[in-house]
Amino acid sequence: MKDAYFPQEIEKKWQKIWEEKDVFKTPDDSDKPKYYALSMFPYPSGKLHMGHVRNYTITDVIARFKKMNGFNVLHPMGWDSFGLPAENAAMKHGANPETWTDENIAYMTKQLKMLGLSYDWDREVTTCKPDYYKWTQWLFLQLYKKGLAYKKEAAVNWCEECGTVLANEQVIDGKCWRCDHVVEKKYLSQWFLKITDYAEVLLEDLDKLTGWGENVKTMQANWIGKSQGAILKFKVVENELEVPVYTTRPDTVHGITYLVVAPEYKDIEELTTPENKEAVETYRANARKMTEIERLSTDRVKTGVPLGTHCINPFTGEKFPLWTADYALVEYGTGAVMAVPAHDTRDFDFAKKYNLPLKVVIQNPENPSDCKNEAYTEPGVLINSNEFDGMGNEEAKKAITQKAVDGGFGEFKTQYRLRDWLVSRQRYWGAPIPVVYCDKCGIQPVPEDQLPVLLPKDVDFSVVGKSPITTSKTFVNTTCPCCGGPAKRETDTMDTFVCSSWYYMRYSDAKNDKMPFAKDKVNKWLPVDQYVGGIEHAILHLLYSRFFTKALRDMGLLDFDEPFKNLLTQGMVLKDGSKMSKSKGNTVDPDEIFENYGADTARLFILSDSPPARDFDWSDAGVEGCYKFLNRVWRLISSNAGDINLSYTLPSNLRKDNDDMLRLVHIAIKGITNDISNDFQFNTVISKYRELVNAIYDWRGKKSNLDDEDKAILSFAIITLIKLMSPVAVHLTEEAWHELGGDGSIHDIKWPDWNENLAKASSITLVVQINGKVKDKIEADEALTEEELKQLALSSEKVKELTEGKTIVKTIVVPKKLVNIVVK
RNA sequence: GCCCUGGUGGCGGAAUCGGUAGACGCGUCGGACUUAAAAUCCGGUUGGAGUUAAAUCCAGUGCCAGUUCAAGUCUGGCCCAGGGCACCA
Repeated sequence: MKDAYFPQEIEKKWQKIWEEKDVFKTPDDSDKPKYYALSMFPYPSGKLHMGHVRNYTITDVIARFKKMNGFNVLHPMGWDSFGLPAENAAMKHGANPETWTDENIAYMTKQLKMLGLSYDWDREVTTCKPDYYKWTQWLFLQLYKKGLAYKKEAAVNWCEECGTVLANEQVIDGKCWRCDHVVEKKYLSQWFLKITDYAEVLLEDLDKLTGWGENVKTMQANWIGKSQGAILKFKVVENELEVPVYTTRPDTVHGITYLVVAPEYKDIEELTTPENKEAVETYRANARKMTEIERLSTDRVKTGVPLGTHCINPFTGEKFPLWTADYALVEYGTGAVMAVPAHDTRDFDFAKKYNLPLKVVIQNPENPSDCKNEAYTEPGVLINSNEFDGMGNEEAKKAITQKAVDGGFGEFKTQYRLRDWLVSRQRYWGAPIPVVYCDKCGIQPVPEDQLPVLLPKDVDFSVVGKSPITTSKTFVNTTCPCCGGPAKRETDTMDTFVCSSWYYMRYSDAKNDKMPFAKDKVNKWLPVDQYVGGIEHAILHLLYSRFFTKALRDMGLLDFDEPFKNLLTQGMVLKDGSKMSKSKGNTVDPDEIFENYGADTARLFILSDSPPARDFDWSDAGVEGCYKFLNRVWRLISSNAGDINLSYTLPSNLRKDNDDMLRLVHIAIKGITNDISNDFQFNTVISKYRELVNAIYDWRGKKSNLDDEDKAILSFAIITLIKLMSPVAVHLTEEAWHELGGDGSIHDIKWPDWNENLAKASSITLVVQINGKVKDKIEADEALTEEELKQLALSSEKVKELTEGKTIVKTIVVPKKLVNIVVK
């Protein structure tokens, strides 16, 4: 074995051997229990960044650990390869997005292999390849048949920069999630997936996800936004119309003083009197022009105009005016709001501004308020509410809604904020939506035997203001599958999140050309046992995937109802306290790290300083420290190689120093195993590697010549160290294993066991406290009884001195650990 | 405003059950080896008091209370930071 550690040399060597021997292939048929470890697949943007390195290293260590513990592990990788950057790059360089994507995939694949990741590449999935998007299209058609995919004219989010519409989930603070451009409203006919059908079950099943962090579950619950309330209907005085409102506060119904409809409310024109028409039209035109940001800004002063018409409150017979104001949202509830200024802060602000009246109907009996200065929104007791006076407001919600139900002017209603998922994109580089439009037959799904609908190659990427796909001469014109007459293809492609909503299923049966996946295979491998990825997908990808899973289950394509059993959301990789980004110039190139230190150092370091879920601050000194540590490990092995024998036999009665060493190894096995099993605390795992290495050095430093017993202990310690480190330092340990004469691969070895009796020191340190403060520490035999421990503590010189002249009130003995003497 | 997460040395962070606070590392200081440097090895490193040196003592896990023989850990009330949601009726 060489004296010095040359990572680049041994890493290249082993990567080649592993690839040739196909060691990471996962068989479908195995007696072992299955384990599915998955990283969120990357967008092939060009090069790996440190966030990828962290993500894939975490999952790789988990996969290897599980494999060593007797599982048949599925650990695949693929490419989320449709999307705008490829198209933008194509426009810029006049190339084809496919070429750009293929080149990036090739480069990044090379990098992944350099990192020593244990992927089964035979299961690779690439979403932009026809053998994959054929099945994305097929799944879309199944959703269409089930009524879960539909087309409608709607106000949609439009990003001018990207030249396409966006899903609600992709609008962050009124801006595009990708380019930060301000999002506008447009009215377009677009394809939607009916995720709202699953709102309730998506919310309910969050409880089943015990392996998910509370933060992600809360974010999803908030996004789904369930609320319980009532629909109340109000008759219009001036005509026959009715205005229904959704409210969570039916208890305040006697306090209504006006009613607001959204500027886009469907009946608004009929609700406007001729005298008010002009003002209302102007107001609506302004609202239309406003961006999402302007409109949703909470510090904006509320505005509105009266419509001139009135409604009757069926509970009081009172007549109140109708207004339109943009604080009412057409997409939520009924698009109309009953306004109770005394008990709602928004209504209060609006009423103040326009001098609308205010009526108090809920009071805190202890501390009544007239609501002149602010709305009273806390619980209370009803007043000015006829037969409901004196009732608690929670009880009144039910009673009042019931009265509306009985009277035929209302109903109980559960409302969700979740909207349907807009999946149309006016872009080229995506899976074409497989439908055609026929003048005679209308919307026609493409027959399944005609899939995939291939992306055309004859497109002009230099066009502005429309999707490049529309420039194809061969794509658009087709024949109707129904009547055979001329028809036009849908030119919209699917949101890439559709592709990524099922890729983890495809890995179970990646080469199937008859189906997206065979049912028995998907049921065998799924759900994913451990999913690892960034928190930025807390809503988007994870919610869509949950929806897909449930929809596909209801179609009978699979038998589970949640895709990801355990979710680890890894923290960001920072440099100097802020997120690595090209614009800040604080990125670290993985290639440079591989070249200068090797992949094992990169893997060790990225796991070392922070627990996986927390942000990780990259430091050059830290990398250096990990590199030095691996050198130290290497020297420990190489300098002792001559004394290490793989077939050592440990004698049963060891000398004290050897017994202590033996115990330290068992303590390390136990600690490391538990740290990995318990939330993958790799940072403490690595601390324990260091402790063990330090201990072996210490032990070795005290010996000049080794006898047989010493050699056996040394062999046990070092071989165990190699096994324990093998999931992290994958190349170094493999090389060492072979240099020491090991057969096969270290990565096929069984994970070491520990003996509970040996995984602790041979004696205990008894902590002696007086009044809860540590005063002495005594080495003691662990077999001592409580009484003996007590006597031992009392016999301490220190204790005698400090208790002199005082009364011992009480003595607490914690077996094997501590004695606390309480004195006065 | 609502929700989630977190707050421990100069820094990253340890600390199954309430039982030795600060593991391990980074940084730093000192020493060994060397003509010298690098590399490597050994040792110190929460703050304060104390001492030639030690022993030793006191304080200490965001703040204030509480429970307990014993609190970083449990309870109540706050403060701060990060993230998410937000005119959702």
